[in-house]
Amino acid sequence: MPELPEVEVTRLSFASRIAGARVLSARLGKPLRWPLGCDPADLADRTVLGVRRRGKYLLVDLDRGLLLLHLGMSGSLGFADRLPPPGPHDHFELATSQGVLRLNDPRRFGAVVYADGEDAAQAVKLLGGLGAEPLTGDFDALVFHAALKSRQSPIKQVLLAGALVVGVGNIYASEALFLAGIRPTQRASRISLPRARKLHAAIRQVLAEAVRKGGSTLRDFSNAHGEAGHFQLDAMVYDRAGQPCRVCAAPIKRIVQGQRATYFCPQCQKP
DNA sequence: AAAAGCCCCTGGATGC
DNA sequence: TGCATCCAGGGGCTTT
Repeated sequence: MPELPEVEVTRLSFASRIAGARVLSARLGKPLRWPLGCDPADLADRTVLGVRRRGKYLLVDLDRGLLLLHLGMSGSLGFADRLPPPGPHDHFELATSQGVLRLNDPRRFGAVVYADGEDAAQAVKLLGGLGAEPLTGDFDALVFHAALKSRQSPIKQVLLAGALVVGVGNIYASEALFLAGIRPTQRASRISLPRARKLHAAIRQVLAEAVRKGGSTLRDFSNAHGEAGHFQLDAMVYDRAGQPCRVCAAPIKRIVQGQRATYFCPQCQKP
């Protein structure tokens, strides 16, 4: 579920409230994608310095080491002074002097990994290959276009891979390509500079807009206070197969690329 | 180096 | 009502 906007909305909803907190205890539920990498008891007495985001990862900085959090497909974080007793899908909990942080993740594709210093092997491995941050100056249209040149895959899959630009998941890839007027099946290497510029701007626009709207809540996403997002109400193409395009009224098409659904308007989006 | 497939796992919607 | 099938917002890993 969570793409960059949902992860960023989650971060914004609890980062300032947890900053400066002292860890009282940590608790694990069922196994997540990877082992925590330390004894949860060792986290006690550390201080939370702040929360950053890299792509779809959250980095909880401690006075010693950091926690790397990923929400996977079905994860969401909660943060509150008190939380109800843990349910069957609550798999990580960090009790602090300023509130309890809890990861709920039914499918358990998510992860919480402890790393001792940011260049710890595991963190480097996970964050090392990530592409540019789309909402910062790090994401450059010319560099983006040059990188597209070496990719023969359909542009939709290049966006999803995260090697050129991070944070664009299945919803926002379809949405950004619609905004840019580019067919998702278009070979990345054949996208001209003007169209690459358009796509670059579309990615930034759609992600920033989604953050402003609190993310997309398709089934179960909510921020750390349990509030839903409402970007999905504005989706131009995602999950709208057969419905009329909001611009030209042509029926939206659904295709499958790399085992994932892609939506586009056959009229507005040119190959 | 890049591309294509395969998994990890649970729950909700749909169809018989 | 019950059961089988398909689908879902991600992404690391292995194999071509």
